[in-house]
Formats: sequence, structure tokens, C-alpha cells
Amino acid sequence: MTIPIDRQLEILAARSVNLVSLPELRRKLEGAAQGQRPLRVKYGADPSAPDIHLGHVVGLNKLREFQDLGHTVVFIIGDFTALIGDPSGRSETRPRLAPEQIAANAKTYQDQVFKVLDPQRTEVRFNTEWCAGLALAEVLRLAAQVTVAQMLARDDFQKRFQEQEPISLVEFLYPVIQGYDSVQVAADVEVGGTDQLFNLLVGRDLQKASGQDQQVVLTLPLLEGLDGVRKMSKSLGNYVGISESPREMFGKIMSIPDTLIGRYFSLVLGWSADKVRALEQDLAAGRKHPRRVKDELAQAIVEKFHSPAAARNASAEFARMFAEHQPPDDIPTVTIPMTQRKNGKLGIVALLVAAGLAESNSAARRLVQQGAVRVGADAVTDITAELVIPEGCLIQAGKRAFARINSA
RNA sequence: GGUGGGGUACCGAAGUGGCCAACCGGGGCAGACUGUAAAUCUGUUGACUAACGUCUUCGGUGGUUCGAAUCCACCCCCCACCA
Repeated sequence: MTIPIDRQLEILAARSVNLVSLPELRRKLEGAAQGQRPLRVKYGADPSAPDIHLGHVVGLNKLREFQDLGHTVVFIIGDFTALIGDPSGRSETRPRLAPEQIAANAKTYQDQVFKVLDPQRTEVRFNTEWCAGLALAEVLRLAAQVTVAQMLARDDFQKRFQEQEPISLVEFLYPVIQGYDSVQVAADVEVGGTDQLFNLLVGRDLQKASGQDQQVVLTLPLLEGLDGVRKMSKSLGNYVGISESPREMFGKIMSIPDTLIGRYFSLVLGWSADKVRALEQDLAAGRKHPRRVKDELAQAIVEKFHSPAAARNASAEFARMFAEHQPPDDIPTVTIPMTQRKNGKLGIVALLVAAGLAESNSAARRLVQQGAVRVGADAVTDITAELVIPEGCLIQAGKRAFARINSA
């Protein structure tokens, strides 16, 4: 590593919201450079939802930057803490998960994170390793480091408390256990979202109490989800999973509000602040068209998680589907036995249901009445229509749902 | 242990004997428009029915009533407060 420390600090501090503290990070980087010892950069993942999405990528990108500078990422899967549920930013107690579910999620996690992280410089740990056998006496010693006042000073708890919403005692323990992870892995740095600030700082306290060097805390912005307002999360359904198909991924990114374009370039693709600013100025001045820029964004993201070819295809298909209103090329084929037909004809409502394009006859009728349905080249607006369906006939319900019909 | 407040459709939340398949908001779906699955506007959002209409739904079980999400009884679950 011959990159000067100043440059390293610049890279690592980019996009951060909190950095506690810059001098400490400098000291640690210098120590690492001199002692040929990579820093241990901790990141905790909550396996309560199985998909890694772009919101996680914000953190993963930062970890990758550490790795590219020669450091080691300690990726902790919070299989034990998932039994509690992180209260951060929550307005209610999180549901607790079954151990089998957590194990399954943890597995898919590991498969996904290496799309961003370098496996050679990653240490994956499960915190059950050291939490499961934790003696109560030890828990008490740890818990003694945090005061109720500190807890209640947090926005999320305060709000819940004032609104007489329930707060479980184990939720108070969550930061303690997460902090204990830092002690166990001897973390030099911990990276997390801004909502994790409190938890990360508790890690510092516990390390200090254990006589360890305190970890540097680095928080990153929370990426807004597809709705453009709330943070991206699985439970809000406003997320883009990194394992999603190129088409899904592309389409979802095209649907983000224009105002978020710069943020996605910055946080998902790691663009520099200067570059993002220039882009936003071009957009504001009308020198660049949001549609085109978003297309670039969506392609770049698909490329990051799939391939350049997949990105080009997704873009082309999207344009064909929505700009030219052409059907996509992989349409599911549904077989409808001739026996379901009367005189070789099929009612439009039954057809939609049989093709899986409507959940019920009522829903099918609504679609027809709303003018969403096409059979072959013809729009169908009469719910009593009886149709002869040629082999391979294309059925469309709405802009995005298609099926091709076979008989048997 | 005591007191009080709750459990309504995917979510939030009104409704306190008929006008309730149930206001409203969010979400979803559809249409128009467009630069996109953006924004905006409009419609729609239990099931069956071509339609009239019928059936099931408001924590559970019974009951009162011509008629209940709404009243009564018992039960289950959740929460806050005071100890």
C-alpha cells in the first residue's frame, strides 16, 4: 500500500455522515501501515430478511473501499441478535424470528455479499458463536455500561415511550450485544447506517471497558427506497434486491423519483461528490434528460450485479416495453385444455383467470371494464365476450402482465 | 395484583342497532398523460353473477333483535398506567 494516508482518509471518509473520529482513524491507518497489520473493519448484518438490497450496498461499498486499501472486513451475521430484533428507527417492537428462518436467511446473505466484497479479505462470523454461551453475569457486567438515560435519549425509544408504545427490555439489550460483538472481534472500525450510530457508539464504550482500543465509528446515509421517502427496506417493500433479475432491477430503478438520481449514483455506485454535483447541475439546467440519466443509472447498477450484456438487454427491453409498448420476449405460456372451452370458445373472464392474469373472476371483470385487456391485437372491453383463442395467442392484462395460450 | 385503553378489509384508521362490503389515508391494480414502472389526474380495490341480486367478512363462541361491526354474556389476545 503506497497510497498516502491523506488520500486514504479522503476515500474512506467520503459519503460518511458521522466519523468518530478522524484523528483516530488516521492513527489506526498509520499503525496499520507501519505494522503491516490490516485493520479489522466490522459490519453487522441482520438476517431477519433474506435479501440484500441496495440499501445494504451503501455499507458494502464502503467496506470494499477498506478492502481495496488492504484491510479485513469482519462480516458479522447477527443470528443471535436477530432473536431480539433491532429496535433502531423502529416505531414498534420487531417480530422475533424462528432460528431455522434465521439460518436460512444467513445462508443467502453469504451468497450475496460477495457480489460486492472481496472474499479474500472477508471474515464471516456468526455472533451466536460468542453470544450463545454468554453467562448472565457477563451480560449484567456489559449492561451496566449503558444507562437508561442514554437509551431514552434516543429518538426512537423516546417517541415510543411518550406515545405509550411498548418497549421490551430485550430491546435495551440489543445495542449491548451488538457492542459486545465489537469486543469479541476486536474491531478497529465499525461501519453502519446513520440509524446505527447509537449501537456503534456502545461498541466503543464496551471496548473501552474491556481495555481495548476503541473502534472508529463510521456511519453512512440511509438510502431512500423506491417511494423516495422512506429508507429502503424489505419490510416496506420499497427495495431493489441485488439478486433480482436484470429486468426487475432495471425497471425498479427506472421508477425511482427523479430527485433521487444523484443519491443513487453516489451511494450505490460510489460516485464522487464532485461528479454527482456536476450531474445534478446538468439535470437542473436541462443539459441532461432525466430519462436518459436514469437509464444510465439503471444500466450501471444492473451491470454491477449482473453483467454489461444483461444491462444492455434490460435497457433495450424496457424501452421496447414501455416506450414502444411491445411485449417482452419471455412470456409465460399457459396451457388451457380444450375441454374448458364451449364450441371452441372461451369467455374472457375465464380466460384471464386460467391464464393467471387475474386472481378471481371479479378481478378479471374489473380489468376488462378498465380497458386493460388485449387478446391478440384486439382490445376486449366486453366482459361477456366469448373468444376463439388461436394457438400461441398473446393475452395482455395491463402494461406489464402477459401470457401466451396453448391448448391441450 | 389494581385501573384504564384496545383487537375493523394488505396496512393505518373511522364507524357504536338498519342508509355498512363498511368514511378516509397509505399501499396495490387499471386508465389517461408522459420522459419511465417518475410526477400529475381519474377510476378501482371481498367473492359469485351478463345483470338484478346473493353470499361471506369487522378477535372467538353463544345470545338479544324483524335486523348487529355496532347491544348482552362468557372467553382469547394486545397495550399503557399505578403498585
